[in-house]
Amino acid sequence: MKEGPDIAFLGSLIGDPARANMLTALLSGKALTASELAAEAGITPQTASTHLSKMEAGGLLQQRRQGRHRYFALADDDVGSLLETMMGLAAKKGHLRTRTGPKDPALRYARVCYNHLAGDLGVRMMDSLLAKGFLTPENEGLGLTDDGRAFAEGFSIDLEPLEKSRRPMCKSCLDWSNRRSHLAGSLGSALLTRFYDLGWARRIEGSRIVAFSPRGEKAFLDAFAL
Amino acid sequence: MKEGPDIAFLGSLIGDPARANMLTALLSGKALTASELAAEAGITPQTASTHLSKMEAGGLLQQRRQGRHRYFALADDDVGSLLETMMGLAAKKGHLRTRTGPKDPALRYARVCYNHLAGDLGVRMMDSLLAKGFLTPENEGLGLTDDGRAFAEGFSIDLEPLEKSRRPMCKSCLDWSNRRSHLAGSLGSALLTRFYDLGWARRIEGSRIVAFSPRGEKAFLDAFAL
DNA sequence: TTCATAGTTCGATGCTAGCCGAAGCATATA
DNA sequence: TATATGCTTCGGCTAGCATCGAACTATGAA
Repeated sequence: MKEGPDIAFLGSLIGDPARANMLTALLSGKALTASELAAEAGITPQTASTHLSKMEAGGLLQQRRQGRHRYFALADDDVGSLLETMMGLAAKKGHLRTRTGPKDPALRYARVCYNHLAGDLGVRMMDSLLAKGFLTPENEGLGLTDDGRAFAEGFSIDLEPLEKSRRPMCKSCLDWSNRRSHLAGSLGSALLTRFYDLGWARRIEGSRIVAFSPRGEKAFLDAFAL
Repeated sequence: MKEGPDIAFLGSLIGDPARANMLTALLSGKALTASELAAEAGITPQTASTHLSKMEAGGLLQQRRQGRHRYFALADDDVGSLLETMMGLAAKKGHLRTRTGPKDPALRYARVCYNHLAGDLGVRMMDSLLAKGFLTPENEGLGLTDDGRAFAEGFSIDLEPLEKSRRPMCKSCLDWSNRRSHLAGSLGSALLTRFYDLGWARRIEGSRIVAFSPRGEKAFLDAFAL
């Protein structure tokens, strides 16, 4: 009758404020130690430890031991994408933890979503790739067209390893600030890395903001015109 | 302390087993009454009531009063897609066990809803009346057009007493097997009575089934063509 | 009118789970 | 070795909340 309330378990896992804070912190894509996450959530290490083992057992996190540290990260892209979806719905319904802060506009403009680009620029990139026919909607997902392959390789992205991986190359991820989709998957991740390498953008320490340089921003807007 | 949407609140809302059961039931797309949802979750109506008001306040549900029933449905598509995302992430072995509408095909086809016609034929009648311009959506309700008045009177329905009554003449009523609207109100009631009088249909004792005779069914389908 | 049904509100109860202090491991450095 | 740090386990405390019985409201049926 009441066989394993799956989503209830998942919901309760995310439903605790301390755990939600940790997950949000991990959404930046960086792996963090247990102590850092405890500080992030504002709780003692003991409490954080139980939370972390619960989330790991629940499949939300993966952990890597390194010396006497334990680094935690989101288990996979799907977890990150679920968190973004929830943020989108929460924002839409007006459930905000605090009023919008000064960092808010920068966050809305460009930020990391786990390991790919989100925000206004992320959505623009997705729109541009679709408009130019580089990406195309496929059954239940996104596909890369031949033109798209050429474009990616022109960006010095080696597609071969991406295709051999079991990880989906193109996925759409709902943007919580724009209510539109942006590009996730290994290609989305590779593109963001490329932006860093090109010097177009860099991460702001301690936040999810991706800061584009003036030249980088111009290059980006040219590359992903609408 | 932290900026951004409150996913913990959303998570805790979904994180309770009883609430998750109700939400999963509603994921079928059909609107269900509070009692049905209580049975679905295996809890008493009192408990269900508090859960439902919480979920409504949290923006997950919308409710529609229908006589002494309250039909609950997911607030919008975003809620549904979030639930599906969560089900996808959770081990997907849990099968949906929604106790949906009537299993009896005859009940789905034509039955009484209090005093008016529901089921496939009820929905068809509503669709036809709207398509022909006999009924028109008004603010928060339904209105009878001049053409509609003529049609009703051609059906030997005396509109005068209906208009003098405080009871609304035209109301839309959510069909529990079709999840579409059919016609309620005093006009809906009068029409069903007229079908009985014409010998088109009769009630099956001890059930809510409305049995149309072969001739009656043909006449009905002609009268309410699409 | 009176009765029946759908649903809500109130109050009390009991269980769960988050929380922290203290102690125990584990891994580093000296 | 000794000592410090990162993290976990244990025990007990407490707050929150899901739950239900009982009473109440609202609507429909007879």
